[in-house]
Amino acid sequence: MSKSMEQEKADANVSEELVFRLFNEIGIIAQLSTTRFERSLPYGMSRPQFSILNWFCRVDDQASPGRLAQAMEVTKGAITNSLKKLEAKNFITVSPDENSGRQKVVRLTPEGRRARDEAILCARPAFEQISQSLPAEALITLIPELEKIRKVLDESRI
Amino acid sequence: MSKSMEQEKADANVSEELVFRLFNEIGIIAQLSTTRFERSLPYGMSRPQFSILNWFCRVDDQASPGRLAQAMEVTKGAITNSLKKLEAKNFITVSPDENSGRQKVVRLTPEGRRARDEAILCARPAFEQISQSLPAEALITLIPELEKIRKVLDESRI
DNA sequence: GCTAAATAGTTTAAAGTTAAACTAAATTAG
DNA sequence: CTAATTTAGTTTAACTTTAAACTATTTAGC
Repeated sequence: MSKSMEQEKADANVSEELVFRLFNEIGIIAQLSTTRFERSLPYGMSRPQFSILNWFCRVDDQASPGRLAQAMEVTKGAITNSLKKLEAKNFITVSPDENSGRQKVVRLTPEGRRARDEAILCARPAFEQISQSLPAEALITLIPELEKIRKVLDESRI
Repeated sequence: MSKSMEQEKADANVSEELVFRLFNEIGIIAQLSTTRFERSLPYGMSRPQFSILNWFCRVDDQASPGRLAQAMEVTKGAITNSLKKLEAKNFITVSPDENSGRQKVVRLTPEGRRARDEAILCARPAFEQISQSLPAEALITLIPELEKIRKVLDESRI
């Protein structure tokens, strides 16, 4: 084995160990922050329910359940479940799609929009401390790096 | 309101928006990487099961269920469940604690250690692509930043 | 046109998680 | 020393998620 090949292999091992640590760290942070976020939410709203409301506020004002399932990265069954909860709270409406008999159209209600805005307000104190502890510049460099990682994961889905 | 107070408030909003985006990004990455990792595991091992085996290899060679629950950040009930699965696979032993009648001692078996090493090997291909796409230097600066965030979350648990 | 394949959404069963109730053992206080 | 409290682990019920089976509709192929 040539010197350079040995070096390459060593580099790969270093990188893999780092990737391992990276995802471990990310997993722990996700768990801690999700728990904290979920506890702060009003109206017995869960994180997946908030994500759906938030998606409507940020991306589009209507969508099929299937599109939401893709956007949220969960199964269609999970979306069916979440939509039922949100509909019961009058945060969304679900109606048949006029253009396709097998699809449905989900829309945000004004109550849903208010609930989402309120959720963000409620979550604020839980993260205020964090935003004070972390300099904005650090976040500004961190976020694009994470976006890059997500893209790599997303594009190479197994 | 003074000029500087306005500025402070604006900064806070910017930071909060960033923190929000940060945790959103982290949540998505955690979901994608966990799914990928879990699918690659052998012996029908789940991520929580792997985490327990891995903990024994990295931190201590024995522990009580309660200590594991704390380390894994899950409830005692969840640990009871995972330990049963691991014991059934002969990856750990669970015995009464000689020093305390209400505690138990969990230990890794040689089979458990082998299974953990094998799990890491099996997971490798799933993350090889990632470690190739991301320069090691990027990871080396990223990981300490994430560790800092975890510490802040950890120390200010609600 | 009609049949076969694909697509959208729901339902179901299995699995895993949490919170709370519960059992048993160890500490603490009086 | 005894009674009350705390602590460790298990069990249970409720809930969420996934994967797969299922229903209904649409699209493609012949």
